[in-house]
Amino acid sequence: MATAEIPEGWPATEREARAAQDALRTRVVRDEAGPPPGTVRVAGVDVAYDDERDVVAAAAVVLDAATLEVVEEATAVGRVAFPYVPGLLAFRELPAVLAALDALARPPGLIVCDGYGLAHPRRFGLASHLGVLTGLPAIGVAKNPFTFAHAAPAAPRGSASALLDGGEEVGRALRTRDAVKPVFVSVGHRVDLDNACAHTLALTPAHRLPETTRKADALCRAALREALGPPGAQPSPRPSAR
DNA sequence: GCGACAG
DNA sequence: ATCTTGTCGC
Repeated sequence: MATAEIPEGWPATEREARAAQDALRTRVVRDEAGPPPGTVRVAGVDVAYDDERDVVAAAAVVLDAATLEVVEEATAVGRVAFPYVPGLLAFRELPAVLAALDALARPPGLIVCDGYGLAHPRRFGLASHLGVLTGLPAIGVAKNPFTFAHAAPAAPRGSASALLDGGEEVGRALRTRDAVKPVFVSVGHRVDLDNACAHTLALTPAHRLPETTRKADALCRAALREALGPPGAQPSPRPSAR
């Protein structure tokens, strides 16, 4: 597994982080439809933490467009780069995620994030940020509506309703399983909302969450366990001068 | 000022 | 995110 370093100049305060978002948000591309489902290799990324020991593990799992079979995997471990602050999640997760993506032999054609893209207080969530930094098409599929409003979609899989911030549609509540709580899809970079939803449906043949995030979730947890070592292992063996 | 708040 | 046991269901 790769090692994730915190980049030079990475924001250390909330103020710096918000300024970085305001500077980078202008680079988001929203006028591309993006690759149609089934045409590109899709990567799922996710991160697991042990804040006590200051360890973070990220995983990138690439699936074949048509079969959803895993074609490549990579992980990266490092130190936690930022505390969890709603609206600033990207600063906590991205260094490790970028290291895992860099460890792949070839870049994917689409990245699916566990979280939001456009649906964000400053319209620059995790998926937008990762898309801009990598230049790759990216979407966000979140498990919760965050602070946004939405009407319940109809019961059948495929039904959707607008995810709203005031009167602005920032994403969609999309039902991926009949009568099961919807997921919350938003655009990241170089993909439009209809296509982001189409990809999400293509990635959910059997479960509420996309296969990409399910696989990435399992892999980053395993990587974290491995990095922490067996329970009861000594922290950092101190060299004793005697 | 208070509460809510992706992961 | 993470802490946590069993349990109901496909």
